Amino acid sequence: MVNKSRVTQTPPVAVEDAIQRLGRNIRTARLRRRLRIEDVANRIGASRFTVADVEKGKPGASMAAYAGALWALGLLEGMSEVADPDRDEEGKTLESARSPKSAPHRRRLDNDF
Amino acid sequence: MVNKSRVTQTPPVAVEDAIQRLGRNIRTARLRRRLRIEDVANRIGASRFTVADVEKGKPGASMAAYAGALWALGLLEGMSEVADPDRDEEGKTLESARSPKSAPHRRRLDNDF
DNA sequence: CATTTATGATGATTTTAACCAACATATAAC
DNA sequence: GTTATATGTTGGTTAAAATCATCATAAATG
Repeated sequence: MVNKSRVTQTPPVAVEDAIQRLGRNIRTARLRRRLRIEDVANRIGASRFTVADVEKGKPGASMAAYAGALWALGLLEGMSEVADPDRDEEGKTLESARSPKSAPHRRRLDNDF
Repeated sequence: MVNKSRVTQTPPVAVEDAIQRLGRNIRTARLRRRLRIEDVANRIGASRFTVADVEKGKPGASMAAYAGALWALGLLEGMSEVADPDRDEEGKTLESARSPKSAPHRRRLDNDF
């Protein structure tokens, strides 16, 4: 790359830990279902190496690889709830307590793109 | 790549939808906190382009980029709960109803690597 | 309206993800 | 113990991710 991708190469520990835990969870779910890494790989159109990387919690693997693995195991639903605006109490509070001044946004204050 | 990465290039619709929803959720959370794309990018050591891709729900962006964005917004916790073995009722059922025969695994039936 | 600010879009460049072959190893089955 | 199976490891290849510069555009501000 032209420059460094710090997130992907050396993520914050919390980020690294969370991804690794997700990978372990995926592995556990796969073993419980008695599927081989290759089975999951075939279902999503990836190689066994990529799925193995996902289970290892490799930060640089694509989001699609992780989500695909979850999908192959019937566990994709949980992902949609992550950062769910309805459950983001912090964000809701900040939005309601909005001061009159506002920095320039592209489309109003909220996202309605 | 040597060959096609179907998951990353053309994921199953359910996967694509889930990722896009996650991206929208991240965007909503960021706007509520009145942060710029560049703010999030700086916090995780990425360019504004990568964070923009995340908010667009680009499947090929790295897991670290997504997790990093969540982390920058204080929303990483939710990710660890995805595919939580304790909540994987399907998996737990399959494991308890295990037949005597078993295909070769690397480390027992469970993952304890 | 002019200015400033945040983001979108495009194209080029560099690094790296995804892939594969081949071999190693650990477990299960025979 | 031998064979078969599933996964780990390594090195090398290629396509794509991540980056950046630049310009375009939309919205808040003065």
